[in-house]
Amino acid sequence: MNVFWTRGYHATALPDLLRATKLSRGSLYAAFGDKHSLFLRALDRYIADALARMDVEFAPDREPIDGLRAYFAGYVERNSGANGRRGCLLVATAMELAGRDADVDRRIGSFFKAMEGRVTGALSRAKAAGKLADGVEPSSAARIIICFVEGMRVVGKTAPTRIISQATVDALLDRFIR
Amino acid sequence: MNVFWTRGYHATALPDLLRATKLSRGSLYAAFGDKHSLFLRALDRYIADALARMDVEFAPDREPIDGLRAYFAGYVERNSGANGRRGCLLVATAMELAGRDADVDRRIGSFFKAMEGRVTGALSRAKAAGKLADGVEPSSAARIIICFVEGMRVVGKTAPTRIISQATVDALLDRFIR
DNA sequence: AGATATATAGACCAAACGGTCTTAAAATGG
DNA sequence: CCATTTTAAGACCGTTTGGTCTATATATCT
Repeated sequence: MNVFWTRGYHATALPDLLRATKLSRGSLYAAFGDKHSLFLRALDRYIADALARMDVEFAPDREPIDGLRAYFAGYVERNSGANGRRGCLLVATAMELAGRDADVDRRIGSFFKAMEGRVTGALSRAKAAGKLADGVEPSSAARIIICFVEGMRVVGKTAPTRIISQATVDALLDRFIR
Repeated sequence: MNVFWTRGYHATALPDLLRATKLSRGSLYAAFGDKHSLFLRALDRYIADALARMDVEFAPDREPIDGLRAYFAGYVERNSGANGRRGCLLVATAMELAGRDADVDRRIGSFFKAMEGRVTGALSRAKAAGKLADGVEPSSAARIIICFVEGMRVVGKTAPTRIISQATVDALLDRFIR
């Protein structure tokens, strides 16, 4: 996963994977099939990690606004310095492979859907608690937020400063909460 | 440019470029040097086109809010249907090559800076004209908007419907204008 | 028309690609 | 301690990669 993450799918060669897994060529093929299958498994793990993180952040017994803040804080962290420069496997994969690889399409599409559902849920609970600014509609606000955080991952590839990222997410949240 | 745009840098092979340019191998190398130089020229054109478009949208004699609407409308258009699935050469390049290619780094970085400057300018003029909502600060709002539109290009790779994109940009703009 | 410059097609190159297979070494089980 | 299975190392395969070079054809110019 780490190799695909830092290099991208096409730029990752078999020797890179052998070095990272400390496996021989034969063992790697016996264990994972081909490069494409291995990549899919790496992507699945990346997605599972991300969803698990969000399930903690947006846990139903938590204040939804706090959850949103934690969610944003995670993106600030992942977007700063070396983390930022490394980028996001999911975004990189979407740009590199989506539309040309049906297996990837399904995964990317369902991930964004899952994320949208979770953010919408948190915003709905916040709205029910009267914490949202006037006129904010949970589902469209969720779509805004998702585009925003994924865009951070793009911009963060070249301009990763924590202070600015933090200020930017704060300014966005300010537009949505009361 | 079109070939790199639809396939990405690594996935583009010499024969693809020969077919697209209708040049022979020798002629292509005589004209452009190597693959990397040709890619840089393609990227430069893509960036120049984008900046030229923004110079029209954010022309100083135009209502800044109208400019912003036109700017968003362009992203909705580029993000819908086949255009959306095709994606954005700049975003794809940022994810694929930034951090590993100094020539690319410079171009991506300066593009985002240029875009941020233009959006900030439009927002400042809007603020001066009293058209911005209370508490909206042009420079941080510009950073939000840039992350948002670049994120659209990512999400749009798999979920490109015009109606939703339009509704989402409208909802975002609503948070910023009076 | 004839000399010169330019562009073409494509043979050719070494290196690297993803993937398979054989052989030897290391664990493992009774 | 021997027989069996599992693992490792790496030779090997055909294909494709980015890049060069030569021979031929096509313009161009006086």
